[in-house]
Amino acid sequence: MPHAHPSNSPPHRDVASRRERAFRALAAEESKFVAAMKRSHIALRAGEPVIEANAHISALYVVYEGWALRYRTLRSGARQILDFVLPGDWVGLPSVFFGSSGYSVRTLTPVTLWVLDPSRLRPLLREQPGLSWAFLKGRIAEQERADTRLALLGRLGASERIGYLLLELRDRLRARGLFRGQSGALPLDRALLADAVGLSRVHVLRAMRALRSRGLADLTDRILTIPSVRNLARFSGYPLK
Amino acid sequence: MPHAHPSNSPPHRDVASRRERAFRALAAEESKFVAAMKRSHIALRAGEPVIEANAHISALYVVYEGWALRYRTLRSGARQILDFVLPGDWVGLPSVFFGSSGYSVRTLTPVTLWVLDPSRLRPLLREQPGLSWAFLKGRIAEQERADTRLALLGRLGASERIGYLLLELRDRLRARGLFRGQSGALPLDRALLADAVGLSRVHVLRAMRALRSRGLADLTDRILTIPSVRNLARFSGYPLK
DNA sequence: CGTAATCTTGACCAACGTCAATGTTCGTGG
DNA sequence: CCACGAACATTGACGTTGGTCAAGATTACG
Repeated sequence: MPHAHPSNSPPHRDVASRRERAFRALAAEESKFVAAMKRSHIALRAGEPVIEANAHISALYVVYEGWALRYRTLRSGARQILDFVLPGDWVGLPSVFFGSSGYSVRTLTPVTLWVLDPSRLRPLLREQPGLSWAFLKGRIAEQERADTRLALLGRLGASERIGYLLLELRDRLRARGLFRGQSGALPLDRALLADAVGLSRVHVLRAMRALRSRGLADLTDRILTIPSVRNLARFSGYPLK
Repeated sequence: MPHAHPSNSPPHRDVASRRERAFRALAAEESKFVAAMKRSHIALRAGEPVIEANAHISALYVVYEGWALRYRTLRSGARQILDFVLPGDWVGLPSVFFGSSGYSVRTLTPVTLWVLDPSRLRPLLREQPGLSWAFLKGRIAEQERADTRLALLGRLGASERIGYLLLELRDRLRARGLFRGQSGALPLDRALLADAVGLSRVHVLRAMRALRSRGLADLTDRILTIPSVRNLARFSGYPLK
């Protein structure tokens, strides 16, 4: 439940075209869907909560711009990042079906959200059955990515996990036009990487040092550089299309 | 691609009623859906492949009876079990949307599959939009379980992972009427548990010995006994409803 | 019976976590 | 412009968890 500045005005014009493009790159097929449910925008600053795990609230958003985290906090206090949420990604679907979701989401950068009306999802699926195909397809693709992350944590070593994660992020950003060439900005620190790949902060450092010394990847000052995608992919078992 | 005995006859009468009940317990809302796509039955023996990762084939099944494994094999040869597939579960959805799936599936016990016509999925969603809601709900629920497994591998120790997995299996079996009281049969050996929770075979043994000596769980001769679900749940962080 | 899996155990080793100390960066207020 | 503190980055020493290897015990099955 974002306690933030609701707004009905679209984002500023000057940067809108670039952003629009980035957003549409992914959501092309779902955009009609989203438009029909859209209620307003919300602008959030970095580090704000979006939804809380197990809260009995139905809320549905699509990220328009910015990065967010989807994570769980365990009894022990440890945090597992389930996914990085990028423009075009949905937030809150489980809460529409089950009244709450098992994950929390918080912003990592300033984020603009589209606020959707959860109660419209069901009628929309009924009225516009053609859209449900694209929607389902998106959910299935997400499941495949979840499978990948599971195999990663279960069966790969530290450096390989990180290498894989970085490549996946690179590709997701490229699909949105947010990453070109060898390097680009990622708003990630060590703690985040650690909680995403299931390692300690310190060990992430060691693994990244190993990657850097082999010339495979470098993440310094929030700038990711991958000199050779081929090499890093080979090293970490990442499939190249 | 099961090279197996196709059959148009329904499963034998003598045990059918018990099986039907078990199956319907879960798939109640999806059963109309399945019925409309169903083409035939296939009976497979234990250990047979159902679908192969990255094979360019669209195939769609629902498990009617028996256990199967959904897994990935990594470059190193290591295997990560993504999920245990139980009666009522779908197999092959990604292949319908993307032409192939990233996971393989093979049977663990003798299995009866319903063979569905993949090409009917899209028109069915269009013609019977009411069904897509239940279907989507099932996919979202699966995603939540995937999130749980990820947090498990990323942030819990060996005994807790195993305890959690056993409780989850118990609950899934109970929902299908396949597990009652304190103990029940699971067709699992150590190697399977190990590949499911991301540990070595030997270490699974150690962790299970720890669980047994604390009186939390025992899996001997393929019979699982959980003296106190409360205790094991508390130990492994499993949420009780 | 005999062969092959699987289970079990112990000894040892590698990967990863924890802790603590020392930079370094960066924002804040004087 | 500087001083200060907070948060994050980096490193080393050391402890723990889990992996590997090998051998013997047990079971399954022909």
